[in-house]
Parts: sequence; C-alpha cells; structure tokens
Amino acid sequence: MTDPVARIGDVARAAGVSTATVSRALRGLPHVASATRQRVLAAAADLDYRPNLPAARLAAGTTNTIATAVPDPAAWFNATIVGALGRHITAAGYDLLLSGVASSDERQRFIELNGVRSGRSDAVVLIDVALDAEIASAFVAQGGCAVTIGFRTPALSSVTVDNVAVGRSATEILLDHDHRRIGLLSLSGGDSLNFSIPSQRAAGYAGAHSTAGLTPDPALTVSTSNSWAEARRAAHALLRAAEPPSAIFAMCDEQAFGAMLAARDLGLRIPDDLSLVGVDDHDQSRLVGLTTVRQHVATQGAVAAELLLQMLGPNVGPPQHVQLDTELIIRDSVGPPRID
Amino acid sequence: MTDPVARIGDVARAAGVSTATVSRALRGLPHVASATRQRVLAAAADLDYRPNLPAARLAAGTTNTIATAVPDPAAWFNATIVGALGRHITAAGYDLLLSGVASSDERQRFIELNGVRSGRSDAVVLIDVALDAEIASAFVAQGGCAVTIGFRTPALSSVTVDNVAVGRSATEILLDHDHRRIGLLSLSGGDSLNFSIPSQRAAGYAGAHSTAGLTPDPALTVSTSNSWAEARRAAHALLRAAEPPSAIFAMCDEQAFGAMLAARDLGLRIPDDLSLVGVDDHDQSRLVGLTTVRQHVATQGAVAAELLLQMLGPNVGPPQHVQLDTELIIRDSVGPPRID
DNA sequence: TTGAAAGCGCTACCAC
DNA sequence: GTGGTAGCGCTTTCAA
Repeated sequence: MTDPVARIGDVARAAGVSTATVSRALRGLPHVASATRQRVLAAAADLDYRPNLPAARLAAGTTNTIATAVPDPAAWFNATIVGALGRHITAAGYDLLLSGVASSDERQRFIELNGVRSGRSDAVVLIDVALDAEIASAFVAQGGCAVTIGFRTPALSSVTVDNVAVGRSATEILLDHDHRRIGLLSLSGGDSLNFSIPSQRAAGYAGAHSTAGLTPDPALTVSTSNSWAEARRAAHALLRAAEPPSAIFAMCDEQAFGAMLAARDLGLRIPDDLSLVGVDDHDQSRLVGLTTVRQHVATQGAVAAELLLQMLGPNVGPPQHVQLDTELIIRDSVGPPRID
Repeated sequence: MTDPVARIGDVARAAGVSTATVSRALRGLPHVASATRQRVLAAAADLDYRPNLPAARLAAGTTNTIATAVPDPAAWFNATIVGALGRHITAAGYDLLLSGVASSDERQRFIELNGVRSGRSDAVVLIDVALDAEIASAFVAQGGCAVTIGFRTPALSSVTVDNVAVGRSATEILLDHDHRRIGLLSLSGGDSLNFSIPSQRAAGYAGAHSTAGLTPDPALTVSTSNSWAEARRAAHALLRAAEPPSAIFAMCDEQAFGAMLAARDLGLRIPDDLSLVGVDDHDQSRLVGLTTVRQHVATQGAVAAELLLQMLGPNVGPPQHVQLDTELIIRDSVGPPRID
C-alpha cells in the first residue's frame, strides 16, 4: 500500500553520487558532468522520484506561493479576478493560496498567517479587503510584499479604478435623461470589506447632483450587500415609498439585477417606468440590457499579477498605484422618466 | 528594514526553556507547567514570534493543504464550488491551493505535482476534470487522497448528479409542451474537461425522445463551450436553419443565456417563439425567467469537503460516491410551440 | 566536477 | 514537567 516514496538520498545511492549532485543535476544547475547528469536523471526516472516541494522550499528559503484574500470567492467580481491572477502567477511558477476572509477576524488571521514571519507565502494579494494604514506599514516594514485590488493605502501597491468618476458618470446619464429623483443602492460590506468604494461612488453621485444644482434626497439611499436578493428587497422598499425614485443607480450590477426583479415584482417596466444604471459590466448585464459603468475586472487581476511578479523580482522599488479606466456602457435600462 | 525575525530558539532563550518546551507551550500541548507556559507565551508575544508554518509542517510530516484543480476558476459553477469548499476546509484548518487546469498538460502537471510524493498537499479535489481510471488508481496506490466533483471514477470518492436524469427531465418538459424539434446545445469541454457530463445529458435527451416514440434530428445538436458568446453564435445558426427547432435544451444556463441573446437578435420572443431549458440554476437564471434543472452547486462543494475531511481523518474507508438530487425549476421560458 | 556536512525552523522521541 | 537531540527532505557553502 504505502510504498516507501523515493527520497533524494535513494536517487543519490542509485546513481552512485551525492545528494548535492542529484540536487544540482535535477534542477539543471551547472557544474555537473553531462554523463553524471544522465545517470542521475535515469535513476530518478527509474525510482519515479519527485522532489518534496515544501522541504526544497524550506531549504531554499522561499515559498513560491502567493496568498490571496477575498471576502467571498464565489462572487463574480472576485472569481473573475482570481481567475486572471491565477493564470498569470501560475505561469510564473507560483502557487496560489486562496482564503476567504468574510469577517475582520478572518482578515486579521490572514494577515498574521501570511506575514513574512510565518513563511507561508512570498507575497499577498488583497482583493477588496481594506487594511489600516498602520497595519499595512507594519506589514511592509517586516518585509511583507503585497498588492491590493480595489483598495488603496500608501504603503502597498494597488490597482483600482476612479470610483468617484464611476459614481459621477452613472449619475450623470440619469440626470441627462431628466431624472430628478434618483435612488442609490449603496454597497454595505461585511466588516472586512472595503468601505471606501461605496463612499467614493456615493461622492460621485452627490457631485453629479450638485453640478446640476441639485441635492439628492437622503431618503433615496439604501445600503445592501452585493446579493441581488437583498438588493431586491431594498429596491422594493424604495419603489413603494410615498415619493419613489424614477431611476436607480446601483453600485454593482448584481444589485441592479435585484432592482430589476423588484421592478418586475411591482409591474414596473424598464426603462419606461424605471431607469437603472449599474457598475461592473457583469457577464450577465448584456443579457438583461443593463446600462452600466464597466470596469475591466480580469485586467485588474492581470495587472496585479504583473505588479506582484515585478516586486518579487530582483529590483525592488516603491509601491506602485495603477488606476484603470472605466467606461459607460449604454444599453437599454435608461430612458426618460415617466410623466404622470 | 529586514529586522531579524524571531525564531523558536529566540523564544526559548528569552523564556529560559528549551525549544521543545516552547513548541509544546505554544501549541497548547499537555505536559507543560502553567507557570512555564505563561512565561513562554509572554516571551513569544514580546518577540512577536510567529511559527514558520512550512518548517512546522515539514517536521510534523503534514501539509495541511488541499489542492484544488478546476478548468476555469472564473466560471460561475466552479467559483461557487470553490467558495463553499474553501469555507469548509478553512474552518477545519486546511489551506486551499487553487490551480487552473485548462489543458490536459496542465492537468497532468497538477497530478504529478500534487501526488503524495511531492508533499505539497494532503489531498486533492478535482472539479470537473476527468482522469483516466488507471491514473486514478495509481494515484491512490501511492497513497493519494482525492475527491472528484462532477466526474466519477471508481478509485476516487466523488460527488455528482444523475446527468442522464437531468437531460431527460429537461427534454421531457419540452416534449410535454408538444415540442417536436428540440435543439440541443451541447457542452464541449477543453481537453482537460469532463466529457461524460455532455454525453450523459445527451443520453437523457435521446432517452426522453425515444420514450415518446421520437427520434431527435442530429442536425439539431451543436456543441459549444460554456461561454454564452459562443453559445449565442451556435444558437443563432440553429435558429436560422431551414427547419429550426421550436425549443432548445441548453446543457448549462450560461449557454441558455447565449441562446436568449440569439433569440433576441432574431426577434424571437421567449417562450412565444422559442422555448428554452437550461441546467444549473445559475444565480442569474431567475432574473431572466429561465426554466432550468437545478443542481445544488454550493452543496456539492460542501459535501466534497465533508468527504475529504473524513478521508483525512483516522479511519480510512473505501471511496464513497455521493449523488445529489436535481430538480426542475419552472419559470417562464417554456411554452407551447408557435403554430405557423 | 563532486562530496561532506551544516543548516532551513520546527517537531517528537526518549531520557531525566 | 522538561531538555537534549535526532530527524523531516532538501539546498548550499566549502573543500577536495
């Protein structure tokens, strides 16, 4: 059953050389006579030898692993980023360790577990999880290497979008269509989530209003998670209020989907009875004709991977902050307000 | 900058005890006087000591890591499973290593890299990736521990659904509505993917037909990936054929979404001009009123985690195969064929 | 070009 | 209850 696995020593013995030579030969390092290398290779193949990675890494003092923290690995945004990120770092020879950090306790644990100190990973990527500036600084002071996505703090490299602009352009298109009561479906993170995104998008929403000489009605703002089920309930309440909005700006497409469902519940047609704008350009948004502010999600993962690989390279530099473009995608969910 | 990280020896020295005692004290093992433990704890806190995980694991001969292979981590089905799986195994104290294996080369590499031999993981979970029976047997013969999801081979524990029944019930509802020309949007995996699922669902489709005394027109079957963009093109072609189907059975909801788009392109309304059934009950299916055969995706991840944890436990047993139920979810995408 | 031996940081066994 | 010490499996000087 448990056949004794071949170790480097077994290969050495079989090839009649030392373990040092086996190590060199197998890794293609120089200073090995090619005849010797052949012999080692043959012996290794013969014994079906596989080097023990953790041991090799311990000895070499590296981990070749990138640890990733994300609030919810199943959410579309996160999954898309993880996919892109994984592709790139795997190609570069790194392993991807994935942790869900739904609560701030878990986030805390993640940070501790993945500091350089614990030797579990060479670097960390934080997707939509916020970090106190001091914790971040302490992390890098200890030699930690990290990049954040969707969140920005000075000490760490980051990839983000301009969320104020996002909120502004989503609101503007609604304003341009003469909507004057615009509901806001705001994002309420779990406690480990990133609060700056909702507040920045809300700032854009407010800014667009004030540019137009308007002041949004605070009663029109409600917060929900990114689940459409929750957004649906919230939108439902909004739309059944005494003075309902004629349009809704949802901070993510999933919430917009919930709003669509709510509209349907109430017999409201989109865009005739209700206009709607989301953010993300979710895979399904096109299907339902949702007008939305697209952010290039997979690209964010790819860029993060690039930054990471660069930081892990020989020449260290200061943290880099890249901000990606967004664009308004016009589909069929925005029209003029209904006149009653 | 690179402040020297505290090692177990430093803690031992600071507390005036041996490393053995530190190890015991820190891990809460018995045979440590509580006064000693306090002293060790204090010293560790003082030095901000973090045990080096890889080293600890190497010494203890464990990895505490589960390696997961999935064709595409970004796909909804996979992401949902990974999310559920991760939650459970993390709770049990394991790390989750995630690898995308889009090609059979990558799958091969994954298997080699994660055999017991390489000591990288304690167990492996394969999501929708197929394995030759011999490779699977060899894997367990070497002491490998694995569970597969969506694919079944004798040697490995698995969690699956009855895909023939899935295909049958999707087809039956269409047949029951008097459709006689039913298109089949079949799944074509990448080369690492699991081919048994499409063929089983197709068998269900054929079986339902023959039970009704019918023979499906082979021209009505087309294969695409699970991307809706591709499915859209395929459905488009199907619907513009000389004798188009009056209904389509799509092997996954994402393909059904593509078919919806194709229908829209052609000015066909659902279900008036075209009926549609999918499989999965994707998060978005409810939004677009798609009738579908639901499989409990997150549950599959949870069950897989359970099997895994059990296998990793003390009492080894034979591989277990659990088959989860599916259910037809009736929404608004199926109606009688149009009479022209 | 090759080998001996000293680690990497921790655990676990066996004495005391 | 505690410490000494031999590993875990590999890498990497350093000398030969």
